[in-house]
Amino acid sequence: MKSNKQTEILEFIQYKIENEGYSPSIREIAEKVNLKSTSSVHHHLNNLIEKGLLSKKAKQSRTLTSNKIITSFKTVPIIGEIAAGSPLLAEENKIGEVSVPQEKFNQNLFALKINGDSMLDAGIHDGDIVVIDKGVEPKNGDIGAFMINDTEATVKYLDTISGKRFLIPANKNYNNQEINSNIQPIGKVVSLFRDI
Amino acid sequence: MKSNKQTEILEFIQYKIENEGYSPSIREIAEKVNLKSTSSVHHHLNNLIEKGLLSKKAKQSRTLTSNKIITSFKTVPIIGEIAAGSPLLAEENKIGEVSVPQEKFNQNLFALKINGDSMLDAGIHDGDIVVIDKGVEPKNGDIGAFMINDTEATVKYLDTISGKRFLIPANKNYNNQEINSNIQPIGKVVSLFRDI
DNA sequence: TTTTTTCTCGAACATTTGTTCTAATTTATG
DNA sequence: CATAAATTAGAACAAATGTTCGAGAAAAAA
Repeated sequence: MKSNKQTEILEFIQYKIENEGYSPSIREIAEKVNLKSTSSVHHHLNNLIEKGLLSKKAKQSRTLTSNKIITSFKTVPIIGEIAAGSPLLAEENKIGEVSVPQEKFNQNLFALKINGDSMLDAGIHDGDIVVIDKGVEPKNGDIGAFMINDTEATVKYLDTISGKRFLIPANKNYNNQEINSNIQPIGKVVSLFRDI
Repeated sequence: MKSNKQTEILEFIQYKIENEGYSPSIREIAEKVNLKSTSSVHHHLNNLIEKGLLSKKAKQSRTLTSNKIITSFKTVPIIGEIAAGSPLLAEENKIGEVSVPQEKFNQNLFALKINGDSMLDAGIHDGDIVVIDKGVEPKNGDIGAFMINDTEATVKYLDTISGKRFLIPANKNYNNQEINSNIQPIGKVVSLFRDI
C-alpha cells in the first residue's frame, strides 16, 4: 500500500519538478513532509522506486524523476518524403520534430506530414501532422499508416470488403487499394496537429 | 556573441534535461564539451545566465534550467460550456488544459473544445481542441472564435458578403449568421489538436 | 500481550558538486 | 607587434547531498 507520506513525497517531487524545473534534494523533501531524518525519506524513496513510481541515479543529487504524471514532453520525428529504399525513420527522411505530451502516449511514436487530400473527409488535411504509434497494429475501421513498396508512406482507413483488406481513402476522388505484399502496416494514427 | 562552447553547453543542458529529466552537473558538462576545468564551465554558465538563457539556484546542484527551448511548453486552459453571464475564461468554464509549444505562439492563448459539426468541411470535428489567440482579431477568410450573447462561444469562418459581415459555418446544414452587437470576436483560431 | 513489521530518528561518512582564486593560454584589437 | 580581453586550466575549499548503520518508536499482526 502506498502510505500517506509516500503520496506526499511523490506529489512534492512532481510539484517541484514541474514548477522549479528540477528535482528536490532529500533534505528538502524531509523538511516539506515533516520528517526529521534524511534516512526516513531515503527509506520512502527506495520504496517508491521499488514500486516503479520513481527513478533516480544512485549517489547523484537531484536526479529523481517521476515515472508517472510528469508533464514532460517527448519530441517525435516528422517524416516527409521517403527516399527510395531507405528505412522509414532514416535521418534523411526526417523533416522536423513535433512534441507530444508524454502522459498520453507510449513509446514508438513518430509523425508523418500529410501530403495531399486523400483523407480530407476524415478531417485530415494536406500539411497536417499525424502522430503514429508503431506499437499498435491498425485494425478494421482504424486510420493507419502504411508503407507502399518501401518508398512511400500513406495514411488511409483500413477495412475489409468481402473478405479482402483494403486501404480506403476518405475522398471520393481516390480509389480503394487492395492490400498486397507490397503494402506493410506501419502503425495506427493516434493524434493530429494542425497550424491554421 | 554566443561562443561555440556556450552553444555546446546550452544544447547539452537542454538535451540532458529533456532526455534524462534532470540537469547535468558542472563536471558532467566539462567532460561533455571537452573542458578540463570546472571553472571554465562555471565561467560560461555565468555568461549564459547573464544573457538570460539559463537559470540556476546558487550553491545547489543540478538546478540548471533553460529559459529558452526546454520549458517550451505552455499550458492553456480548455473552455467548455460557458456559464451564462460568466466571463469567458472564468474558472467554472474550464474543462481542462492543453499544452502548446511556446516557440510557435505568443501570449493570449486559450483553447476551446469544439461542440458539434458546424465546421466539419474545414476539417474541424466534434471534440477537437482548437487553440485561439486572443491577441489576433480574425479577418475576412479567417477562422475565428466568437462570443454570442455572452453565453456561447462558437468557432466559424468570418467573411463579408455584399457589405455585411457574417459568421459562416463550414457545413451546408448550418446557416450564415450576420454579425450584430450580440456577437463579439474573441480571437483567431491558430491551431488544432485531435485525439484519434 | 507478544511478536513482527513498518516507520522514524540521529549521527556519521563519503561523494558529489558549486564556488573561488590565481595563473597560463589563446584569441581578438589597436 | 604590443595590449587588452576572453578563454581555459589547476587546485583547493566549503557546502550540499546521498548513503549507511544502529536503535528507538509506532503501528500492525498474531
